[in-house]
Amino acid sequence: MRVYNTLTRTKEEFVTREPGKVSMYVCGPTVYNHIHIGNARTFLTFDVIRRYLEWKGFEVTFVRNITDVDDKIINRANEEGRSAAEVALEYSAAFTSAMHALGVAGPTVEPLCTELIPEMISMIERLIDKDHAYEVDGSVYFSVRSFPGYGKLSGRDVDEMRSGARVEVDGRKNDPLDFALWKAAKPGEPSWPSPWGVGRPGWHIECSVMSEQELGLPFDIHGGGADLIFPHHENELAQSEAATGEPFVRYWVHGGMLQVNAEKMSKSTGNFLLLKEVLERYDPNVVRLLMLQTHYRSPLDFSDSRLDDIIHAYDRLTNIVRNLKWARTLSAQGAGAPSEVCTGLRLHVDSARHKFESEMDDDFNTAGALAALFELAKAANVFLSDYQVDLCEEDKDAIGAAERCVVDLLGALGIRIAEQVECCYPSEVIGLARDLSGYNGQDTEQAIEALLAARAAARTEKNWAFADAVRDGLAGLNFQIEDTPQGARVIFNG
RNA sequence: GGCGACGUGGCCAAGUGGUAAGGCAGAGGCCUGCAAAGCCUUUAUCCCCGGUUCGAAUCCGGGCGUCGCCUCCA
Repeated sequence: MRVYNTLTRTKEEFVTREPGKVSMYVCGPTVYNHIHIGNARTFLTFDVIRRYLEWKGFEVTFVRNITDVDDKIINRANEEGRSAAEVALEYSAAFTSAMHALGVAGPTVEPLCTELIPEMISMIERLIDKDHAYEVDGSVYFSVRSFPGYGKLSGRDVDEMRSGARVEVDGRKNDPLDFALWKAAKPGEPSWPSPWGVGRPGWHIECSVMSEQELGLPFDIHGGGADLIFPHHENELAQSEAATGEPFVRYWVHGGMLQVNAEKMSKSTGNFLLLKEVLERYDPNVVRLLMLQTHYRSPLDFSDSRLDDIIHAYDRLTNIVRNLKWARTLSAQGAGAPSEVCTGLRLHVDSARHKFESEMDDDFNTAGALAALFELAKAANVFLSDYQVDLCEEDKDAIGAAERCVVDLLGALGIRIAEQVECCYPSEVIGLARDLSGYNGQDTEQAIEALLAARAAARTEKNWAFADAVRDGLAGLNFQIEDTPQGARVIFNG
């Protein structure tokens, strides 16, 4: 298995710290607003990586923090005249439910910054003791030039960085490149006591501490969006390695940026699309499928028109599972000798598995993995359309294997196939059956069967008007009729 | 100004040395009473120029174009 490591800019063989186990940390949200679709892409990327590693049999410890103290939270709180804690609480709850809605599995551990302040203070003390940090007026700064490796993650040369070119230089720092580990509190801000007076931790130190606390060093995968490479991850790396003298992370993994309608998403310009807005209009599986059709490190342009296209691709996947399931329930009528095509289907199942796994093993190539799935879907559809009428038991076994394979592989990507849902309009269906077929019971399923029987009879008599009345009536209740060689079946599209 | 990425059929997108996966859309056909689902056929030599090589979308050089990071940002 190979994974692209931002630090070395190459795909490396993936060797974990402990055999069979993976420790991974992903920078979670700063909870000052609902997350946008770009955030969602990153979390979805690492959800898929995590799921795939588990699918491979790794025991994964997945840590994703919540940054619940930060300038942006404080600003928002001030604007709205409430406490920072209140803002943080509201949006961390919103984050949790948005992740749930997207189908992103919860982390093994989800630490809050505010729960680990003492540990942050002690790490800052360690850095001061080792002359990697210094205190000025109640704030503590990391001395960038004291750490020789600074710049190795983002590929920057300390001497060439034009710091201060766009931000006002803080005159209290020894060097413009230095960054805050601890910020002295301004009046009204959330703060904690420290050896340097009341204040709060800087952004970068939080992740250094939370990851080390939960995973120990060096842990296997550190993930985040590509925009975090500099300065956030560069700074984390510097702090952690300066403090411990040990390597911080084995594999740095970064997801590509997402644009909306071909324009950069930016919080400062207000051009961003909230995840929850997207999920109000589209199935989370469709959103996921769209994102997985592009490699996680590539830029991705997100738009409604692309989402609309992907709906059809997702339908193709749900249809193949539905069609296989249907075929599996048919009675076996064939003579018992499996057809050559049946053997072929089994071969397709095997090769789809192999292709899927080798694509995913190659730096999580989800687009290639999906191609394997679509190829299997095609093979299965060919099989069904050729042999649906005359199945033997072995054919049905092959169909079952294909169905399990598709569901299993989709599951490794976190894509769920919609289950047949309960009918939402039982009384309307029964009413329709009463009107059209004379059904007088109270059972929805029986009502549908009565309607299908009436329609079948009408079709034999070529009474198309009546047959269509049944179909249209059911369609009005979200039931879709499909005619097959074995008779009609109904699908409820909630 | 510095660093980096990318440019593959109508759209999206895999593929990093051996003669172009997959999805969507289009066209024609099959199945169907009509539909739906599905099947079959059909659409590219990979931005341009030069080079390396028996052979390049894939490596090197140059050009053009797009984008990102360097500032809060996933």
